[in-house]
Amino acid sequence: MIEQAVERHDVSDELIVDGERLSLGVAARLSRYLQVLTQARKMGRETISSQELSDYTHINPTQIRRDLSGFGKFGKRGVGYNVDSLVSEIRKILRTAGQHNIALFGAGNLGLAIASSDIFADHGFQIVAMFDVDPSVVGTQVGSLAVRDFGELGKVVAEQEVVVGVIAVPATAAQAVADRLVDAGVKIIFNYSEQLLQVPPEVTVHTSSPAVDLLYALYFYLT
Amino acid sequence: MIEQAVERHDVSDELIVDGERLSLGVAARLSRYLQVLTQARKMGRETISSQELSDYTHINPTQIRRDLSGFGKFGKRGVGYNVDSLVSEIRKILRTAGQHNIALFGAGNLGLAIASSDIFADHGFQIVAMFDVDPSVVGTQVGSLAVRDFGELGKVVAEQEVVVGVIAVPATAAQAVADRLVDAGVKIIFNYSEQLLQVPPEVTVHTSSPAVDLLYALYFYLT
DNA sequence: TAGATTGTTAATCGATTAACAATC
DNA sequence: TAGATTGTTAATCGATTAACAATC
Repeated sequence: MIEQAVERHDVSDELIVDGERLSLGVAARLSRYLQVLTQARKMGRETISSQELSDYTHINPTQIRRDLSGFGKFGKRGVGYNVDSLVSEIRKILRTAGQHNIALFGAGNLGLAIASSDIFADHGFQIVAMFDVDPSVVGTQVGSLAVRDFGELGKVVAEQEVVVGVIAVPATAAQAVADRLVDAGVKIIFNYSEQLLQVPPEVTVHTSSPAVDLLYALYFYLT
Repeated sequence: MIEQAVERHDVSDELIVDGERLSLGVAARLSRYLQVLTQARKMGRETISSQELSDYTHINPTQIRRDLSGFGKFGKRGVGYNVDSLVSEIRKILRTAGQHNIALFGAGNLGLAIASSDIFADHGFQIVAMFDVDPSVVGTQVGSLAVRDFGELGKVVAEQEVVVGVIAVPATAAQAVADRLVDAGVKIIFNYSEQLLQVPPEVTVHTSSPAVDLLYALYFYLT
């Protein structure tokens, strides 16, 4: 009780020093807090408690406080966290305060749904190009973007500094798009198709699988 | 080395006995394996190794073998796991071998994209009803389903034994749909809008947040 | 046999939780 | 002051990883 941890320097006490990479778990959780905070701000919320963050993220409130307190004392006891300032603190920690350009593949229902959503824009991702193979769709306007032909992929990626490729094409066409993205030097692929994509190890694929979450939710409902 | 664990019965050795609930983590991981296996089967794969499952799920191969070996010896050394039989084993473990009915709200781009996807059907979820508020859309045919008016929600949920409500409406309309689902007794809500939904504690909300994964991927790309 | 991959152990690391003093 | 909620500790639990014998 009296023993002071002045000299001690456990790794587990290090928390996150500048220049150190966050652990996978911490980065994932901070991203989720940011998502909720961004939406809470839209809804006009000024403060939020760790309990409320927990309700929305299903992450334990103690862990949320712990994650945040590793970087500073952002909260106010008895009140909670200021939404605005916590958004900017987390953005600083995740170093995603800037703008990043993404390209969207597929101008079908899913592609159009993504293009018209705020979800990427809210987090600093700007869709700078949209592609499709269908000649009857190429050239049409979607919001402020003209749908382009796949042939322009390499040029657009280079000119617009695209860092993420979002695949919203049918499963049968997804691997071909991924191959082209890899050739163009894109290192992050976001896959909304069901296709299992083959890519070199330096490229990260994130496959969005809503049915997985559903299976999981159902298990706890049934048992 | 010689010591045999005959009498020992650590909790950590219990693994999962019948009738016991899986831990959150195990259930989530098994669901992900199932997603990959289902797709691998579609692609005509007969066997798959823990290493390949790891490539697709980003889950450590040792942990995959560990998770599976808790329920039986499903693999063949030097070969891997039989895709077909592993799919049925995991379905048994997750008790999701049956069919479950879901209702879809919103017949916009996102709703249409979901309705035309195989992803839910592949895992035994059947979309039995589709709803929209727009009178010009109500009554139109989407695949084998007629778009219905929200007023029929309660009746349809009861008659068709709907266990999951999928929300694919604009953020501003999402809470109203959630309220109606709660009134109708639905306990699992799948939220594709950005809205933070308020529901009673016995209802589970899963919000799909693609931008979260993107932030997370970007962090490791930038650092 | 040779190569590959499982099943399993053991050691470590990180997540989870309860509890509570500090303090707004 | 009274109530609420953070920041932090300590204890436990589960995840991660390396390693390797077993065996297909």
